Amino acid sequence: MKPKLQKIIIMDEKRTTKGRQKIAIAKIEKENDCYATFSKRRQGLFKKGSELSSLCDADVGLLVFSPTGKPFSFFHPSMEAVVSRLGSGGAHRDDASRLLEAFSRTRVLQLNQMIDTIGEKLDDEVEREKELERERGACQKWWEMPLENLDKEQVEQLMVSMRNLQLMLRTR
Amino acid sequence: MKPKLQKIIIMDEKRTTKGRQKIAIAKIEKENDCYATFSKRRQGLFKKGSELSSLCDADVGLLVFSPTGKPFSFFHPSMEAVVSRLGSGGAHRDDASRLLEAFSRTRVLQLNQMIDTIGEKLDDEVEREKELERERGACQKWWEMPLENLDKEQVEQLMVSMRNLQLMLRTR
DNA sequence: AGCTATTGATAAAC
DNA sequence: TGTTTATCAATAGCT
Repeated sequence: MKPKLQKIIIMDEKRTTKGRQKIAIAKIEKENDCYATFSKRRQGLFKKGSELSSLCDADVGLLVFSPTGKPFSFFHPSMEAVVSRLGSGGAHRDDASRLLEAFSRTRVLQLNQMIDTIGEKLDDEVEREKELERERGACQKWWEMPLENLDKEQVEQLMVSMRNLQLMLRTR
Repeated sequence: MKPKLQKIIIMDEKRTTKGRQKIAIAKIEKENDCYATFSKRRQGLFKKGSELSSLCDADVGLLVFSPTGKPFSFFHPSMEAVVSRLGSGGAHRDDASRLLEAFSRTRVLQLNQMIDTIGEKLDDEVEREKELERERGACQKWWEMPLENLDKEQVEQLMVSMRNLQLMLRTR
C-alpha cells in the first residue's frame, strides 16, 4: 500500500522485538513453528468464519486437519443446517449420522454459542465481562470447565446439582 | 493494543476518505452492504484457508452459503483428499452424500477421542483444578451462587448451558 | 502462553 | 463488482 496521505513517523525508545515479519506462503519446515502457526491461524480462520456468518446470516462449515491429523470443525448455525443445504439430504439413518446429531447438539452448539455470545460481543461488553471475572474469580464461567476432566463421582454430583438448579430457575 | 514504542505521527494533506471503520459483529441490515461484505470476506476466508493449508500442509475444507443461498466451497488439496482422509468410504455416491459422510466421520472421530479421554483419569489438569478449588472453596459450589445476582442474559446462557450439559452427559 | 511491531484484511467512498 | 485509501485486526518472532 502506498498511502496518499503523507505521514511522518518519529519513533523513540528502541524496538524491543522484531514484531511481525513478512513470510512466504510455503510449508513451514521447522516443526514447532509450524504447530504454533497452525494453532494461531486455525483460531483466526474459525473467527473469520464466525464473523462472516454473523454479519451476513450465512451458513458456514469449516473443516481442518492439523499437521498431526487431528480434525477441527466449525459450523454455523449447525452442522445439520449446513449439510442439509447441500442437497435433498437423503435420510441418513446410520449410526454415524445419529452420533453426529447427538454430538453436534452438544459440543458444537455449545462452542458456537460461546463464540457467538461471549467471544464476539462488543468491546464494552467484553470489558464488562472481564470486570466480572476479576471480581468473582475464575469460577464464573464454570460451564467452560472441561467435562473430560471430571471423574464419575463428580459427574453424578454435577447432575444432581443441575436438577436443583433447574428447580430454582423454574421457581424464579 | 497499546504500542509500547512511542510514535509521533504528523499528517499533512487532508484525509480524502474515512478509511476502514470499526464495525460490530452483527447482522448487516442494509442489503447492499451485506452482499458487498459477504463477497469480500468470503474471498478473505478462502485466502486464509489456502494459506493455512500451504503453510502447515494441512487438509482444509471450507463451505459457505451466500445470503442468497449460492454455495461456495474451497478444498485443499481437493475435496477427494479431504474426504478420503476420513476413511476409504463406501461406493462413490454424489458429492453431497460424500461430504455428509466426511463430516459425520469427523464427528465420530472426535467423539471417540473424547470418550477415550474421558475414560482416563486426569493428571495435571485435575490436580490443577483441585488446587484451584482448595484455594477458593466458596466458589467451588457455583450452583449455590445466588441467582438473584444474575442478569437476564446470564440466566439465559445458564439455561442453554445446562441443556447442553444434560445432552452431553446423556451421551456419555 | 503473553507481548509488541508490523503485515495483512477490509470499511468507506468512488 | 473493481479500485483506492486510511484504519482496524491478525499474527510472526520472542520470551
